[in-house]
Amino acid sequence: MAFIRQAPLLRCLPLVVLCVLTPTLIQTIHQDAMFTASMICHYEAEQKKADCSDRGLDSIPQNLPDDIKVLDVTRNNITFILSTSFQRYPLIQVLDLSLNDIRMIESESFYPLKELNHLILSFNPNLVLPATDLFRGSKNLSTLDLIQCNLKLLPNDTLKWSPSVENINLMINRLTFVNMSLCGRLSFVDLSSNEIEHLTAESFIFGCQSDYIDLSRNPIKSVDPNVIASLSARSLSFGSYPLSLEVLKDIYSGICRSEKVGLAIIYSNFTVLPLDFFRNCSLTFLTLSGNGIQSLSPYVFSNLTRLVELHLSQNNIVTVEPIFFQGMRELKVLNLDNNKIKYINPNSDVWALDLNVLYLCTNSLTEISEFAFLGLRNLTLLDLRFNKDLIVLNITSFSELTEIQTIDLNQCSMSTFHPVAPNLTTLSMNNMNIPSTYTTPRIFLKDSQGIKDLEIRKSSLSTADIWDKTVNVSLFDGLSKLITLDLSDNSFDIRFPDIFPARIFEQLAALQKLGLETCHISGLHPLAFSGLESLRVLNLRGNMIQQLNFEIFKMLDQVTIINLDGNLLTYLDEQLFSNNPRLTTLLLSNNRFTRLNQTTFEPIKSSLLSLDFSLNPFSCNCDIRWFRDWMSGHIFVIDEDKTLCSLASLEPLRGKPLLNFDTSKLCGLNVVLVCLTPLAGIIVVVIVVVLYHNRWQLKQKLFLFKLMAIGYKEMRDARDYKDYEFDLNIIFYDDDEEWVRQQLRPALEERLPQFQRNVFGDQDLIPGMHYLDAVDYVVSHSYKTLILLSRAAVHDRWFMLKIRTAMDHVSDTETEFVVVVFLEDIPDEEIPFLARLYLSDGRPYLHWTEDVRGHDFFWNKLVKNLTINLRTNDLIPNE
DNA sequence: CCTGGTTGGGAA
Repeated sequence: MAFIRQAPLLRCLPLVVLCVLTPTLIQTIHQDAMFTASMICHYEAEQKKADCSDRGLDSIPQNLPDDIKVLDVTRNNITFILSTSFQRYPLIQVLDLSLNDIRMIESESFYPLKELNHLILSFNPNLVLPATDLFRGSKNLSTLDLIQCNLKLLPNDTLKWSPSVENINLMINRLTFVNMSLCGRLSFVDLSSNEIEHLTAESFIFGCQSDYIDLSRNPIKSVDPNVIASLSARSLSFGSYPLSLEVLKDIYSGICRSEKVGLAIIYSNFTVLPLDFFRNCSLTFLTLSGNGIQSLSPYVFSNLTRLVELHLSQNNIVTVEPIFFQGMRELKVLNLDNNKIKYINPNSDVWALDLNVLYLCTNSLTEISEFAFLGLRNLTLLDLRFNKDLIVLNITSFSELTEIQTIDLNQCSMSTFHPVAPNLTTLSMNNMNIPSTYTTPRIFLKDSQGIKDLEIRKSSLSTADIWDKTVNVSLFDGLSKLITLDLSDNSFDIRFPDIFPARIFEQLAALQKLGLETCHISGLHPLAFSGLESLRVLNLRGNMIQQLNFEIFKMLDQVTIINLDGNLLTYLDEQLFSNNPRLTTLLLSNNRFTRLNQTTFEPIKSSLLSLDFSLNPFSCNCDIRWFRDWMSGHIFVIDEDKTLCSLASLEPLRGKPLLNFDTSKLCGLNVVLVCLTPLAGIIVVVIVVVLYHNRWQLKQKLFLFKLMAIGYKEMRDARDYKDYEFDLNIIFYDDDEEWVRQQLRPALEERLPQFQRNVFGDQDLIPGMHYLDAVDYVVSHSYKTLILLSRAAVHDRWFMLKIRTAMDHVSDTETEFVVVVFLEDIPDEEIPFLARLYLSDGRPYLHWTEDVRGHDFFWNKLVKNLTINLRTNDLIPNE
């Protein structure tokens, strides 16, 4: 009964509440799902990237932010991609689906992804691509990775809709044939490690414009030269599989029927190059690496007249003669790395080549004669690294290597080297295996003075090799263009520890970087670095330096980095860095410092950015509190966790990081500081009180001082006498009327004839007006008011009332229109308050004198006072 | 394409 009586609205209430709540509820659930998804997938908001890799997912998560650009779902258990999978994420650009087991992709799956640029489907071992239109919506597809998917078939129209794909990687699949006729541009196609046996019109259809096709690691058994010729690719690569000579000939034949520029046949057991193999061809790049070629024949490459680069690395060539390359007019780069070359140009023939770069590294050369490179006048780079038995390289003026810029002799065994190479800029002789029996200098650079970069690391150099003490000549003399010099890992002064030569680098005015790392240096002459006026970086790491002379770095005013890690230093002189204003990095880790001198670092405190003092046995006590405070400032402390306090430190600090040193806590309060602080406080208070007490006087003095220094500007009233009803209003006591008549009137008539509308005393006041009103009226309507004071006048109350009226008006108008004239001396005690006030405010007044000689002066001054009206300036003190 | 030196590798 109760229900029946309820109002209809009330009865529907639960329903209404449900209706209101449901969307909210759904939203909440949705948000929870989002939250869960973002827990599962790591979302990087900045890149709009969702990382869902390795999350055990079996489908594409649908609860990610819908504006993601990158979606990574690698290493999951996804087996299918549906047309709805990516509908929520139309902005995806990069999609990584690798390492799943995708077996089925609905052909419309990627349609929503209009922005798709990079798709990775690699390592889905059972992948089957839909037969048509998979990338119909993917106009921007640039990279498609399909590595190791056991693909047997790539649908022909896979790339039909993507006009400019950069890369398609199909390596490690099971393709036996290729049918890619429907595509536009395609820069790089990797078909390596497939099962393609026949490059014939039936099984290899490829119509894409491409730069490079890699067909290596395919068991190619037959090749139709016409198929090769018709490929629209600039460069082809074959190999990593033994190919028959027949196949190789057909490949080459096809290449030469087209305009292809590059061919690589690598690791194909192409051991013998038949003399007639390289028939006339427009090829530009040829690589025949790793084929076990043992020898070359005269003229074998002669038909390759347009070849620019020839790579013959990783073969077994023993002898190199110019005649092999006869006629290669365009050849610029010849790579003979990793062969067994023992002889180069043994007959001293002339190379008829215009070679720029010659790689000969990792061979078996022992001696190279001065005529070995005869004719290679434009050779700029000669790489001879890893010829471990190379002991003789003669580059003389007969060698004609006039353009040589870079010579690399790392890991050789040169016992002597004296290049005559005026354009040599880079010389590397690292890790040279030099016999230790030599005691005289074996390297001479005086005929290669253009060197900019010289490296002789770890080459058993001794002091004698770089400094001839009999004639005081350095190996580096004359190298005025040298910018970097690396002499690290040599043993300069094991036998002569105290005499690292003084002027060894003196002529290296351009040197910016000097490496002397681990050179067994135990002492440096104070002038060791003299002349290094451009040096930026000095590396002395890992030596045995115990002391540094206070002038050692004095010449290095450009130096920014000094590395002294791993030496035996205990002390740094106060003057050490006094001339290194650009020093930013100072590395002194692993030395023997127990304490440091604050003064030492004053000159570089403002320039220094980072500092390494780790692995030093610091005695952390109150002496180095400044250092600890400095370290905790703006400077970057390298390895601060290894900057520790030694056992000789204050008890709680032993073995702890120096930065844990709480100086204020452990060093207590300084006695002097304790005494001085309250004293200073008291002094401050006293000064403040005194200053406050005398603030007005001080202000006044300050103001006067200011006036004295800069003066002040007078402000005139803009109005002149014509703007007023009266020109002059003269207020005087009746007794003084005679003076007015006899002195004032005639003087005014004479000196101020323009003042005609004057009010002389009470008799000229406006008739009929109340007396005081009349006084006020005249005062406020006169250009000037003249008040004549006398002893009698100041005692008259009416007179003083008139003065007051005038004064008030001065205040009101802030105009200096009142002039007071003392007609006689008035004793101080008789001067009324108002008059005193007037005078103390610095208002204009004059003093009448009976002396006739003073009259002229008086009238002149009066006239001047009566003809200008200044604004009152109460700031200006009385004179 | 890329590098490196034992020799094709690359992506699992």
